[in-house]
Amino acid sequence: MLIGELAAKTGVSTRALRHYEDEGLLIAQRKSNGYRHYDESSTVVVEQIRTMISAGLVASTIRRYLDCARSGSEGTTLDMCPELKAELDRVAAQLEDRRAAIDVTKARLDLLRA
Amino acid sequence: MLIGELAAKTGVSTRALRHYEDEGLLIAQRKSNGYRHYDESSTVVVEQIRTMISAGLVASTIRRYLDCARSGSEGTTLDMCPELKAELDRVAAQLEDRRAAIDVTKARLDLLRA
DNA sequence: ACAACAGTAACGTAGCGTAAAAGTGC
DNA sequence: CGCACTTTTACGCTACGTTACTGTTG
Repeated sequence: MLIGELAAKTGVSTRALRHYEDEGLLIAQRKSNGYRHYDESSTVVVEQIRTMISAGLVASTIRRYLDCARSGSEGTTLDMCPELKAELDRVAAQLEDRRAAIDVTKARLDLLRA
Repeated sequence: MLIGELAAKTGVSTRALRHYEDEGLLIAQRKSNGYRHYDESSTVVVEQIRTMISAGLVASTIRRYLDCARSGSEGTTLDMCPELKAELDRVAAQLEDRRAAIDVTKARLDLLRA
């Protein structure tokens, strides 16, 4: 399918899909006219990417995760990529830091509002 | 005083001070050699800017309401005109949204990690 | 020819960090 | 002279949104 159809199926903008390709997350075949061509499995990959982005992972981390999944073919788990697991632990810690920072910010704002 | 001295006094980097000037938040006189020249009151203004930034306000908002800021013994407070109060309420709501988003993100990440 | 779709290129975003290259002052 | 400080200019970061302009298909 073409990029517009994949966008419609996944609910992700064409701009975002091209961005994922720029980042090496979602590879597409090219037709003779230069148009990107995706197969059905791309919808799954897009969903994985969206899930990981919504989990706070940055592109470079997602790329490694997808590489890990590809190399392990089927039934791959995080245990097969130990450094990736460590990365996720760091991201989790960062998220907690950011939440704490927001709480501090909110408290300061409330002081100004009082 | 020159920018380096103001930076040392306030603990804010020279890059940040120049950035505040670019944003129209902190205006400096210029000496004949082009160097920025600040007077003592600038230290107070910098503290007000830092307080508002740490409260989650963006530059455009600070620019509009910086002259509402007052600094006393208990820190910086704001003179509450109604539109400023409405603005701060919006910022507070945004902060709560962001914190909720982070909580969701954290939950998704924890699912990936499990 | 036209509408609908595809392509690439590139600026904008918030708040600075971080060089880079060059002038000023003691 | 050299060192410390100043200046302006501009890329980097994050994940796309948003033009802007052009080529392809039906």
